[in-house]
Amino acid sequence: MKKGPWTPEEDQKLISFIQQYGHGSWRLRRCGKSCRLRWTNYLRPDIKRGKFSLQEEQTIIQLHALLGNRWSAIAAHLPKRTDNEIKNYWNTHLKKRLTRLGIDPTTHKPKNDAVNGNSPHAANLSHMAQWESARLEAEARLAKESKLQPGFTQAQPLPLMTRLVLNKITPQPSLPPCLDVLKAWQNSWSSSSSSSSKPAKMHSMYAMMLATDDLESPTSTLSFPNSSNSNTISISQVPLPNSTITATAAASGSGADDDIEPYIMAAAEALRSGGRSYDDDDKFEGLIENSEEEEKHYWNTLLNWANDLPSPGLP
DNA sequence: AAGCTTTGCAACCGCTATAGT
DNA sequence: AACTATAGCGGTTGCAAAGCT
Repeated sequence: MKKGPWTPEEDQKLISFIQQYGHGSWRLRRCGKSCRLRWTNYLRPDIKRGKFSLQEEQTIIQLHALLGNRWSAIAAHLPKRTDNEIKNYWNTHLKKRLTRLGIDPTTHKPKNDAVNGNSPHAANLSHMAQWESARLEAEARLAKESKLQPGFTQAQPLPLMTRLVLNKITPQPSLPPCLDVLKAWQNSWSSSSSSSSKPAKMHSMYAMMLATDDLESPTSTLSFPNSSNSNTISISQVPLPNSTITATAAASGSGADDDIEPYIMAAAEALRSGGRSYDDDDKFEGLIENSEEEEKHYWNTLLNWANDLPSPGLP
């Protein structure tokens, strides 16, 4: 059985074969597995090749923070990108970039004490830590929902948050579901000294997740059986994690969910539209290439958009 | 220009899950 | 129930191209 790189002739042969017989049968002189992979990762007509956009990069990083190395799950939220391509891009580009910024690409947490405010990048790293908190909260909340709602049904394909967590995060066998992430979440809140700013930062990180293009897709709807008016709600209406709401209430004396959402959406909107066009790849290519300073600027700008918004719990 | 090193990515490998017999 | 084939996944490897000395 032949191995190694595919020749153009073989590609053509494979394409012709698929055009004639579909992609259910992988019988050429190559092994079936190799043919299938070549098709799914390279020849398929609906594959987008070439440089990743800023939006795609953000999405990958955010999803990696949520899912870890679950490349197929990540790829499901990046239209026309394959898991293999995303995996390669992470390993060769994004991982290095995060490392250079002092972020552990595995845990998405700062690598040193810079969070305490002594380093020039303290704010940046602090944001990343908050991001991680949001991640843990999302995991906990959605996993909890999946547990509490056995009759959970979906009217449409589940979007980002739900699919990521409900379908992909496996409960730890030795612990009750969610206990570990809830504990981590609790620690992340209790260990910080500035309680009054927590809700705003939390909302900002949540908003960053909401701001991804993927969440704006037509399929970005959630459905819950006990939703009041309709069992399908838009992603912009996804409620904040309960503990976030509680923390906000504790800080502000108000517990209404309605107080929170405008700030989330404002932050999301600011990220989407403010200052730069994420669709214009050429415009910003230079920003994210080569220069460490430019990279820091890129990240700081992005993250500060979220942090500069007012605290919902404060006057 | 030549040789060496690094980078990027397609392809492979090994494993698990699932479907069919 | 046991076996086989296939699909899917994530980690790793190998090699061509680019970069560097």
